[in-house]
Amino acid sequence: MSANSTISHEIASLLRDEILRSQYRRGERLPSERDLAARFNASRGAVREALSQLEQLGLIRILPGGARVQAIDAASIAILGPLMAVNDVPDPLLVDQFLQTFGALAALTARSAINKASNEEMRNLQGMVERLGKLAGDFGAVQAQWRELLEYLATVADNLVVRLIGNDLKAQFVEQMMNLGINPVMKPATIKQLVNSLKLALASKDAELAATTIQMHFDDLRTAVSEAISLKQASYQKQAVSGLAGQ
Amino acid sequence: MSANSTISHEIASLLRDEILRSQYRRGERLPSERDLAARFNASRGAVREALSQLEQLGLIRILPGGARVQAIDAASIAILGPLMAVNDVPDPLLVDQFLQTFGALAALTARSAINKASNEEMRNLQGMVERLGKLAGDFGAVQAQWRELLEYLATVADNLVVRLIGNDLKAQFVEQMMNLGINPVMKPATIKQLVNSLKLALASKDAELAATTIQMHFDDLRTAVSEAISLKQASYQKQAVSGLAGQ
DNA sequence: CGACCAATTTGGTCAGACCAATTCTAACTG
DNA sequence: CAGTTAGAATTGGTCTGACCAAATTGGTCG
Repeated sequence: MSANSTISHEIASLLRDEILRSQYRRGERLPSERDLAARFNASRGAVREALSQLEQLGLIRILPGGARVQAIDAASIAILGPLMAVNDVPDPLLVDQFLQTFGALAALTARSAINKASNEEMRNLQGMVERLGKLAGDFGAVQAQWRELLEYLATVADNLVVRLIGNDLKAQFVEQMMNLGINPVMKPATIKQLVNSLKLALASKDAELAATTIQMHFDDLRTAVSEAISLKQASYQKQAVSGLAGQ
Repeated sequence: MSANSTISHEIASLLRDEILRSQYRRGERLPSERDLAARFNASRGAVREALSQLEQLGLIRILPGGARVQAIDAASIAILGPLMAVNDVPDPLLVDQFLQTFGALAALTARSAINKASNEEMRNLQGMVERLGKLAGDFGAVQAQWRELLEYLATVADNLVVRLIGNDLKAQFVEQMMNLGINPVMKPATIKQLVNSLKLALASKDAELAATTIQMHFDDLRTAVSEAISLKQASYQKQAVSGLAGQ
């Protein structure tokens, strides 16, 4: 996964997962750099670079005397991806929260986009929604077109803050889900409805309606993904996905 | 600011600001580690640690052949704080986007919180809103109580994703604004209205109303902050806050 | 002008060393 | 025996100098 081929990245990745798996208690001291170097059969420099990265992630705090593990909910969002990947099946609760959040931001984006779209951009948007409607059926194509639409909305809305969050979130999530082979099934009827609402919103330049529509679509997606995960989970009967929220 | 006393952090901080100030064009190659080491009068190890951090921030990509500067909108949200601090007066557009985003997430939090609040939590929330209403007038106290309320909402909503984003955002923003001495003025009448709406939402367990109310409050805040920044900007007559959004 | 090869540069890693601050240990003291 | 304190061991921060493999560069040759 995050193996950038370099040793320091690999060490960082390993330590990160260990921390996320709560193998160290919060506040506990990590082994010394020298010990880690010995353990990973690497130089102290490589270990230091790895720790430097973990510190940037907010997972640990390095200070003279030792590196201490931080509370997980004090970390950066960049840990979400790895956090979802530590188990065979991602924590459904976490995924749900993820989609909820993503939906809220997408709704915000749609609202802003429609409010500030030029005539040309408006036409483009309509075209994209139009195309989306015609694709109904081919899941992959719908998915692609849908993502393109969101991307374009983001371009029009031009909100750097949301964009940055979106980067992290997307990088962390979408690919994660792909890798895990979780494919939510959206009913064609649902998509039809989505398309129609969007068309209406665009035609009447109703930003609020667009936002609500997007929001609702993500809510649908949440249930779909939830079911997909349950299904996936059934095949890994054994270990229950333990709660990660606990301190 | 971000001077963690260590040299590597200082180097990272300096390079970060230079990149954010667009002193390197996107895709351009950073000076070699050896050159940087010479420039900062430090060892290559220290420079490497700094670069390692910048890579984690998504500002650069390090690969054999050289470290290349990435597009700013491909970075992590952790750069927002520094990005707002590169100029004497923060980019008003950026701040606005910030508040917009924060508002959307706060609204989401409020919605979830009310939906899943236990009776006791509900009572606590009502108590906090009550207190908020009584404080009207004392700006500092209102501010504190307001933040406490948001914090509690986050606790009740218990959405790790939002929480992580909030960490980054708050750390990047709130303190930034404080440091810059930007104090938005909220009219007591506005606050009264906010309190009343919240009371109503809580009494009727109306999550939607709560969300809308929070959202609107942030919209008010946006205009207030915008004015505060204009004021601030007036004192630094000279340099215009250049657009940062441009590639 | 374009393809190709060698010299140089660049990042990745290692080993060993020194310092200052923290942490640990154990002796010392009331 | 509890509390304090001085000294030893540990730990992070930094530096120097070295070697390798991959990438870049520059010049040469078809």
